[in-house]
Amino acid sequence: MDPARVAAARARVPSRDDAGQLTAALSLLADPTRARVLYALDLVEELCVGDLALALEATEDAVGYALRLLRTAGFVVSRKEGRVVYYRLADGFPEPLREHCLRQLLELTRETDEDG
Amino acid sequence: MDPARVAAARARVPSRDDAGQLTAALSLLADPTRARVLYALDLVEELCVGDLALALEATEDAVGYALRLLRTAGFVVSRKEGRVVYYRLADGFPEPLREHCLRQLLELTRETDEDG
DNA sequence: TGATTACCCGTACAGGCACACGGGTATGCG
DNA sequence: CGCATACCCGTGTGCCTGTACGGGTAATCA
Repeated sequence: MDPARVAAARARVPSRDDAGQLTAALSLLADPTRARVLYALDLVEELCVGDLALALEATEDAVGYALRLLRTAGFVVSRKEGRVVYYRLADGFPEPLREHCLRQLLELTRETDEDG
Repeated sequence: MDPARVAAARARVPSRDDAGQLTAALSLLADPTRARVLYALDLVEELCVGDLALALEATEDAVGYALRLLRTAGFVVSRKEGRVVYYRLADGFPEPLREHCLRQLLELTRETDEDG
């Protein structure tokens, strides 16, 4: 219908593969448990699995699973002290995610009084 | 183990419900098709369904489904001209998402030469 | 008016995800 | 050395999500 626009968009839009990598990263944030884990670690710097479960009122299974994915993705790192494993945000944790996505979006949800 | 930290985190971490709303919004970006739809609309301002499918090299079904969700969420709006329906980003499309999440994360994927 | 186009909707189905469960390992204590 | 704790891992299951398929509606063209 409008080949010019189609070509323009087609040339500049990321490939489905690149978009896949991008959305894979976003998907890690797009889960209540994982998002709250990241929030918690952003707040108190360091927490062990058990305390994290208490703070989020979630099961250790859920938290453990969340940490596993975040760890695999390199978003969090673990420090083992005795039998306790402490987690914190990785040094290389993407600042844009931390600053803009998490915090900005948190305010967005506040503004959204909807849906009246 | 560390009740103080647990209490501190517990008090400030968003509820699972609030986190759910937040992650629901993020989930809309966390899909290759939807993300590319938004990219395309960010680039050329306005596109109809068929052209969008061509630009993304996706089926109309996939694009139609993506647009349905984006539309329901209020991220895109439609303008009907004859039999053709043109879509564009909603005026109220969250700028932080547009500016920071989409564009910033796009650059992130570029930096990530991994996984050598 | 009849046929075709562009799009929407309901249904069906495959695939993945988050979580629960059971077992295993390493650490600390007596 | 033997037991308990804190955590990790493999497996199984219910749920949700994304897409393909078929039919339907509104609008253009002859």
